[in-house]
Parts: sequence; structure tokens; C-alpha cells
Amino acid sequence: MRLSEGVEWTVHCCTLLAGLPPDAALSAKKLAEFFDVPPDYLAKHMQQMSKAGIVNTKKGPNGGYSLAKPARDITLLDMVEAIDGRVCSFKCTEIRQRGPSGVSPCSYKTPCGIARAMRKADQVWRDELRKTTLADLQIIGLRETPPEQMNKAITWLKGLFT
Amino acid sequence: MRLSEGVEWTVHCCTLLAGLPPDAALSAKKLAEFFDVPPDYLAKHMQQMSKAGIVNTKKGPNGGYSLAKPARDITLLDMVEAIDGRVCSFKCTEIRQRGPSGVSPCSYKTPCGIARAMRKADQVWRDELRKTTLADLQIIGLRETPPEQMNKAITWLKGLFT
DNA sequence: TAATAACGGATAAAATATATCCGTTATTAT
DNA sequence: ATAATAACGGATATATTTTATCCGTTATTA
Ligand code: SF4
Ligand code: SF4
Repeated sequence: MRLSEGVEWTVHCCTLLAGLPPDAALSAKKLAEFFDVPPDYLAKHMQQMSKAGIVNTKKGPNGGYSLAKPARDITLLDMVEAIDGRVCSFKCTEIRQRGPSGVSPCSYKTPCGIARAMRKADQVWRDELRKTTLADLQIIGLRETPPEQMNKAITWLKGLFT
Repeated sequence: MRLSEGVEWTVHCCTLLAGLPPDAALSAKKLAEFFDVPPDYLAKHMQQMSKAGIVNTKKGPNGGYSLAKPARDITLLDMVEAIDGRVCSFKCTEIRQRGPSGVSPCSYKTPCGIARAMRKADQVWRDELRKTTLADLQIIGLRETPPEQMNKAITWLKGLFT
């Protein structure tokens, strides 16, 4: 019951992209360098973000990833689901149909109470994640990032776009 | 991001135990037979339920598992946490401390906005699971289980306690 | 006293998550 | 034009976690 590491990586990448000047893009390689994570693996994750319509991509020199829409239109749920999918965390294997009391599958028209409660909980989890947007995270980041780190990051970014 | 199968198994086991006559117990072997799951593995899970204080155990012939408290005092969350633990599904690896913009760890006193939003979502998920009790599941089961299956189950159980 | 059953520890097997590699295509700076 | 860059997809490889089994011990009871 754990979200993949890729979620943390890509959400961080998006907050970084959100702070970039318009038209600027960052390659998977550069993003990986910034966060010190495996470049090839991060690239795979960013491709999922691309398929989910969260980021745009541009091939060739000076290409890379940029946000596909305004930060306030990208929710935390969007990013989580792009990496970890949309299936409910509870997987029902229909064990009620097995064993000495099992009856024919067609007797079960609806998921049982257990599955329903689990799905409801999954739903409120997703609803909560939908409440936070990338813009929110960006604002929190701007407010809470230590000045020293902010300077370092700006310096590093400037070195790229010159 | 998936709950272990053990959750489905043990919740089902608890609903079965909830329907048993007082003082009756069912062994892991019998429970496994009823649900057609691997006996040894289910036994491991039931031991976790025991450690969590959800079921009582009795050794020796006619021993086995029984509920440790009234069904209405056992929540779905209790059972989920007994098997899958209490740690938040989002694991923060503190990548903000790494890479060219990283600064000393002591600069970060609080978890960032991403981690906070994730934990909040995890919290509402658990809160929702806490709303459903084993008694609720039992009632739903009694109402929705096909009569044919109910009869089979009762017959099977009767065969054990004679 | 023999059978039963929980318990804990040690593996073993299977499945999934993490990570790397490579060839292809598109793009751009030179 | 050409060389370098970068996303993309597919094919692995490696590590970790989940699932499953096995065994010796202790407690209980018929
Ligand atoms: S009874 Fe509910 S949880 Fe159990 S197998 Fe059926 S749908 Fe799944
Ligand atoms: S910034 Fe937040 S999510 Fe990222 S590593 Fe730090 S606490 Fe974790």
C-alpha cells in the first residue's frame, strides 16, 4: 500500500516546471540532475505525464518538458493518477464465490459491502487529492523553501538558459 | 498502491466469526477451507489480527479464532491497519535535499506542501474506513447474501459444531 | 497420551517496482 | 547538410515486496 517513488519525483518536477519562464523547457536529463535521481527512469515517468496531458514535450536541442496547462488547472490527483493509475487500492478477488458456500457467479449482481466501503474510502482519498493544485504547491514552495536553496536553484537554472 | 490480499481475507473471516454462536471458534484451517485460500498464509494474517487485539485465540482441539470484542466496536480501519499497517501511502524520500540546490537537512523543519497534502488525503481515507464497523458489514451481508449461499454456509458450519 | 492449534522463525516462489539500455524519430543549432 | 539533442517505445535486468510454504515449539483438550 505505497505510492511509487515516481509520484514524488514527477510532482517535484512539475513544481519546478511551474516556476520556469514561458516557452522554457527542461529535459529529463536536466530534471534528473536537479533532483539527483536516475535519468532514464525519471524519463519513463515524465513520458507518463506527457501521455496524461499534464506536460508538453519538445524534441531536439533546447527541448524537453513544460507544463501543458496553467498550474492551477493541474491537481495533485492528476499527477498521482498519471503515475499510479486510477484503480481502487482494494482489489476484490471474489472469494465469496469460492469454497463450500460458493454459488454461481450470476447470483452476485453488485459488489458486497466490503468492496463498497473500500471504494468509498478510495473515492474520498482521490477527492482530497483533487483539492490541491500545482499552483497551491508552488505557492507553498515559494513561501517555505529556505532562501539559500532558492538562490542555489535560481543560479543553477540561469546557467541553463544562457 | 494496492492493499494486500490479506485484507480481503481477514475481513471476510471476521464477518464469518461475527455470525458464530458465542464461545465458538474457528481454526485457521477451517477458515481457509471456507474461503478456499492458502491455510498457512491465512494463519499468518490471522496472527496479525490477534496481535492487533481484534480476535482472541484458543489453542488445542476445538480452539481457533473468535472475535475479541463486539462487532460494532471493530472498524474496517482496525482490520485494514492490522494487515497493512499505519504508515502513510506516500513515502517522502526528501529529494529536495539532494541535487545542486540541496542545502543542509536542518533547514527543513516541516514536511513540505506535497507531503502534507498527501498525508491529509491519507487521513481522510482512514477516517472514512473508520466509519464502517464489522457490525455494518455483517448486516449488509445478512441482507445481501443469496439465500442459497446462506443455507450452504449454515449447513457447513453446523457440520463443524456437532 | 495423542491429536489439535496457535505461534514464531526461516525460507522459497511469484509478482511488482525500480533501473538500464538501445534503436528510432523529430528537432534544432551550427 | 550535418551533428547533436531529446522524446519515445520496447526489451531487458535488478531489487524489493508480496505471497506462500515449512518446521519446531508450546499450550490445550478430548
Ligand atoms: S464479498 Fe465483497 S470483498 Fe468479498 S470477494 Fe465479494 S465483493 Fe470482494
Ligand atoms: S519536498 Fe516534500 S515531497 Fe519533496 S522530498 Fe521534501 S518533504 Fe518529500
